[in-house]
Amino acid sequence: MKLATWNVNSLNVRLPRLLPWLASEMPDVVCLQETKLEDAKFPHDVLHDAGYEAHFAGQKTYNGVAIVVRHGLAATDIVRGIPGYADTQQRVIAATVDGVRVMSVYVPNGQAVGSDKYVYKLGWCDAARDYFAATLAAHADVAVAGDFNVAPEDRDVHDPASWEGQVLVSEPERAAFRGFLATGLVDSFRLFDQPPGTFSWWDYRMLGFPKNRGLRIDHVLLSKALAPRCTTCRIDRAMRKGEKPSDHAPVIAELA
DNA sequence: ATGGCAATGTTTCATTGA
Repeated sequence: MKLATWNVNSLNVRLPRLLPWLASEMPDVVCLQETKLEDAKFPHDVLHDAGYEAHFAGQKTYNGVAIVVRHGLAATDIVRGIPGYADTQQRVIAATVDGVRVMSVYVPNGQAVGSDKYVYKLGWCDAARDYFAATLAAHADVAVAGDFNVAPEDRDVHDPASWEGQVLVSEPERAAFRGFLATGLVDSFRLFDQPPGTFSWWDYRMLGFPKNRGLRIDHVLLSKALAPRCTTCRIDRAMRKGEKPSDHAPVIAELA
């Protein structure tokens, strides 16, 4: 199974990038974040014609997640949101695909350390951690893929000194990310040797991408039963180039 | 070489993202 995650920063705008990428990369499952579409406007017909079935949880303007599955594979037991956690923001959808419990997650950005949004982020991560733990208790094979809005370590940051203490790298956020791992998840990217300076997000401003001033904040986490099946994990940096790129690049993991 | 903010709606600016 080839499993990818991509924060598209508006599915509407990114469809002309997504469709040829699906055709060339041919992933089996794609977790999308920041679709920014209410469900009535989700382009499921277009994706269907492209050979994929989409399951989604969206809202107007902000957030929105989806799990897109190649025809021939069934997605079952769709669950939207975090059960038992009241949240007006659409940030999680889960489905079982080919025996793997797949979760597409969009962790809150947090805006600035100490802000209301930062407090919301940390509280959301607590609820998500409990949800991941419950999912791991019920399923051996789990993949949690998405935009975590946390760079786990300094090597995931282009310039750790300039980012120290800032949102996306602050210690409470990194502790929350370690809390995800502590439930029994593994960062698939770090199962393999990776080139230094590999990131998944670059600011649109200030020549962020040309200067490779990026962060690795998009991740594919695998349960310990599933991790040994992972043969590769890479970030598709080429998708940050060209016409109207998202500010995020896809992360692609392959499972034998 | 890459590209010098982008997307949305509240729309000609404010808000949010990271």
